[in-house]
Amino acid sequence: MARDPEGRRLRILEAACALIAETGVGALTHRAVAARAGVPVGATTYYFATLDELATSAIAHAAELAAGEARLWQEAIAAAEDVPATVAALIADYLADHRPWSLIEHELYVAAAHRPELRPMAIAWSDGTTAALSPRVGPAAARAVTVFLDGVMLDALVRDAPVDADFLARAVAALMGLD
Amino acid sequence: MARDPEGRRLRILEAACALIAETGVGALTHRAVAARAGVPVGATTYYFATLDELATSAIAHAAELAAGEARLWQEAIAAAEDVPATVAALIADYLADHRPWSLIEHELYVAAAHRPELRPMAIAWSDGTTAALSPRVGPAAARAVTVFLDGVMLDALVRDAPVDADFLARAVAALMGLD
DNA sequence: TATCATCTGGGACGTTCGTACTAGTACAGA
DNA sequence: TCTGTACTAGTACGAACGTCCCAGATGATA
Repeated sequence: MARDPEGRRLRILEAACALIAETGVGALTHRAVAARAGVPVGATTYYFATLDELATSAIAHAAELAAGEARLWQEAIAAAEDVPATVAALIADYLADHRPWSLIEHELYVAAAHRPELRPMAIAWSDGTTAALSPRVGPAAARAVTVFLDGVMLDALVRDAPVDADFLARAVAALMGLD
Repeated sequence: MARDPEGRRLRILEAACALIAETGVGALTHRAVAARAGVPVGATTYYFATLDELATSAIAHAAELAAGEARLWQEAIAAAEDVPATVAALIADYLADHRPWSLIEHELYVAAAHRPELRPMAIAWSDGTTAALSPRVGPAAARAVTVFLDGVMLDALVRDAPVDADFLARAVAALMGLD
């Protein structure tokens, strides 16, 4: 096989992310990841010494991508005329285009509840959203909106339904008055 | 051993609930539940044919207890003078006294995202909160507050910190204006 | 008291898992 | 060109798992 260590590592991470989104972090196995990435089992243990490290690295990989997205949000919100409507649109798009990220985010949240070593990563993910909002809506409101949006995403995952953008915009607008 | 089939079944369910809260539904095993409940492995498979059935039954058991709690909430909110403050107090108490329920609730939400057969239970759990709120705040606001509170609980689990009751009351008050 | 379905306690089987290991291959630097 | 490190591919092994099974104990019913 053609040599491409970095690419291989990345393929393994992406396979792991896809599996976490599909079946949950608890169902992750070396073999499933290897099969998904199209590499032998030995490859996943070569690049990630333990299953735990593989899972954590995969979540960190997703968190990095999401952090990039959060920076785009910050720009969009900073430039927005109608902040609530913009936020609502961003969330709707996020859930439509990046459902796996959202799934991994909540897998991370729940896993962090009983695995303290994951908490910094979970808190950082959450804080990314707050940071995107803060410049326009004040710190307390930004926190409230962040928490609300996490609830919205969780609700959307459970109900597997698109969010109501108007409802969302009105709720965000209401929370923005907090500061 | 003294005969008490119903008690035994309940002990197994409670052990399973405790384990789900502690380590997540993905880490549940017949053997761990049996050890926790103080019964042989055969007992858990006797009362619950498959591990899946055991996990689902345990979540359903927790959901039932939570539904009872939701009815108490409804009464408390119906009788409240200051609804936002009451809701904030209820949530704070809930997180302090019933952290396991809250953990199981979110385990359920995330599991429901990739296991459609769990969705009715997850939706019912969420709707319980909405129903407790609806009589006092309109339907849209009740939904918004429910979603917000789920976000708050998730955030509290991740940060392992008590919620700020004042912040919470103000956010709830803001969302109550939605209808 | 005799009977029988229900429940108990524990062990057995086959599968899947994490991880370690080995032999071979490719490529960068001497 | 030679050499050693980094990587590949596949196998092996012990542990833990879900589930099945059965011999014995129990208690309601006849």
